[in-house]
Amino acid sequence: MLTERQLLVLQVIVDEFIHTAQPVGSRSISKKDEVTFSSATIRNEMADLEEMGLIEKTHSSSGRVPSEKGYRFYVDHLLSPFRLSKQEVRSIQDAFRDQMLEFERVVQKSAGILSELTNYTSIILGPEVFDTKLKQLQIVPLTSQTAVAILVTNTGHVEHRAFNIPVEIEAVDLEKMVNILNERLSGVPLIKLHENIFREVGDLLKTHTQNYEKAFKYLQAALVDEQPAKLYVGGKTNILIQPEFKDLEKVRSLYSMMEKENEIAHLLRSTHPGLKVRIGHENEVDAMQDCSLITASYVLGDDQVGTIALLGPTRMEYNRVIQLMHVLSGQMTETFKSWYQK
Amino acid sequence: MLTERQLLVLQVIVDEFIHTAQPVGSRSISKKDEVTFSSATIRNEMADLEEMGLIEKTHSSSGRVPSEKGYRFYVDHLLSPFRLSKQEVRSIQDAFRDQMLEFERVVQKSAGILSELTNYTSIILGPEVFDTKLKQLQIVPLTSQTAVAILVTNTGHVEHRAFNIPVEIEAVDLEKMVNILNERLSGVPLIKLHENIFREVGDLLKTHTQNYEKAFKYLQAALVDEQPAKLYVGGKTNILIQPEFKDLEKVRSLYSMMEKENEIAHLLRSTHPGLKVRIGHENEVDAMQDCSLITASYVLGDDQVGTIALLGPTRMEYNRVIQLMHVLSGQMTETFKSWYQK
DNA sequence: TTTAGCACTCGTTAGAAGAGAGTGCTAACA
DNA sequence: TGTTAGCACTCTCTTCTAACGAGTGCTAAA
Repeated sequence: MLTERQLLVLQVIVDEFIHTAQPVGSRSISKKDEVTFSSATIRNEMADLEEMGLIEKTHSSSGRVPSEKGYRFYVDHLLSPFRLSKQEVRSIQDAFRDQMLEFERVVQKSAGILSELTNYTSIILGPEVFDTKLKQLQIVPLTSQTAVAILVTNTGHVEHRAFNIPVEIEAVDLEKMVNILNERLSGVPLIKLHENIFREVGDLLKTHTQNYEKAFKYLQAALVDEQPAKLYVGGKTNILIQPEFKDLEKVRSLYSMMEKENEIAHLLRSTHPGLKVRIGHENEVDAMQDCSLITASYVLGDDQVGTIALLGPTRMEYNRVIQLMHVLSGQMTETFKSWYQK
Repeated sequence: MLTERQLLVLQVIVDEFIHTAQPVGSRSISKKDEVTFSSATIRNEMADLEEMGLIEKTHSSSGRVPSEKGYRFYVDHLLSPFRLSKQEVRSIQDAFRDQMLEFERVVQKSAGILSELTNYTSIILGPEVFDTKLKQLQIVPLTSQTAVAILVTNTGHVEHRAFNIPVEIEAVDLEKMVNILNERLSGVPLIKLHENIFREVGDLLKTHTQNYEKAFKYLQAALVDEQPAKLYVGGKTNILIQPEFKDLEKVRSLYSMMEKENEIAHLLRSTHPGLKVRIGHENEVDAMQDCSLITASYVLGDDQVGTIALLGPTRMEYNRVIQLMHVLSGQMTETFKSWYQK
């Protein structure tokens, strides 16, 4: 168990290092107002803290730097009740002031704000697909051979896909098919579309349309494709500001990891609702082992949950950032709620 | 006018520098098989070339490096009839082999291939909007208060936008309106939608719907919004490989410029059809003054033109890259043509 | 006209010296 | 017994110097 004094020393070290990115020496700690004891005492305490694995040296005669364990402790026990400046809260609220009624817009803007306010990189992930339900299906013929299938969800999300119409299929049949599908499948969760589409409407369709098999196969392929998760990223270049990313190789590996949208989506999905902080090696991904990832969830509609995330160096302003994410995710949830409350 | 020998020397310098990124000395030139004269002779020629502004030194006793003017000359006059390896052509063709029938997919994949084959960053811009014509308009109600407006173009492009339905507007009216709009506006180029939507249908709508003014205002705002140009970017991290981007500040300014999609779109738009090379300061944008940008056009449908671009250091493999872009833009045009030929 | 030779330039690298920041330990102090 | 002043020691970082080498420009000879 840590003594009061050790807690204080650890707190000062982390706070200091977060702002300066430089190892913190005993003398600079003793100069702090809230510290009343001498640098020698602090050195003793630091030796203990180091033994416990909460801080480390960069070399034998350097100041101390928080270890990952140290950050973890800090996040778990030392977050002071931090108050966001009115300005910060305002700038979030202002952004939501003007009526935005498109999911994409809200999210895009949120990502922008978050990265701007923090100088880290923000990533927002849309709600999980299996909660979304089919609202309407639509086929728009383009030429005699091609058409666009459009799928609208109850969340206002629109998915579309162009496809080829095989010669042996009549446009009329397609139309019939769509009508039937609409009638039967409206309200079905997207993720169940794949099974339902067969079970429920197979027979019905067969009796009504010619060349059912083939037409259906096409339609299905066009619609029930795995939809790549949509990510909204803000402030990608902010990473480059951080001194820990002077090393181009690190930047490179981080950026190429961010290009793999699926992986990231998966990473963010796995979060339970609420706020979670992953520090350094707590992230499974190699490229992120010098980073911390903070995730929070927002609610869309009834019980669809999406994720907002913030990626920065382990030396992150946890205090402020966590508050910000609370406010933002709350604001997003609020906004979305107003869409559905009737 | 340059002598044969000067041409040869310049060519060797550029070729060499493109591969090594190191200043080229007279001795290393004289070692080349195709060079039959001594290093002293070369030094004389180099002095002349430098006087003409085609090459420069990095410091008083260094080897030579092509100047921008030198690259320009090289691109204009010294591109040897380069042959792509069969492998390269194959990998492009292979990618187009499987039937892709969605514009986005083809483009996305093309961008991927191009960046992979070149190790530079590829940017593809969709066709200009004003050539695209409205195919169908659709309104899908979500709740009593919200709906999604969907717009399909003749190219299979789908644009959508959620909007709020003011209480004083009836769903029936909206539907009527959409029907009328569809009837009258199908086939109208998108860019004219804004004017036509007023002129042609204003009167008609007034007589048929209640609360026309307001409903219409909403619909219009929902649809005729300036649509942000869609960019498809591949190999963003490739820039980081290039030795000229060891400087983080450069990387940063380049990346933040790439985040301004509108600017880039504008940049690429302004290209006349055909292939164009912009070297260093020939690019107006500040962040790109150490880069070369090669643009080529592809054709979609009747006469819609889109742009594919490649961004790399001025020290670019012009020869190979230009060939690649020819093949790729051709292949894209080919593919799109097959969609519309009936 | 071409080329061999040579002095000269300048960037790069390695090593040495010194400064500075910070530590651990010891001994004195309250 | 906990705290602190003092001091030797460690390690990094910066600066300076010297040596090296790649490459040039110029001169003179072939």
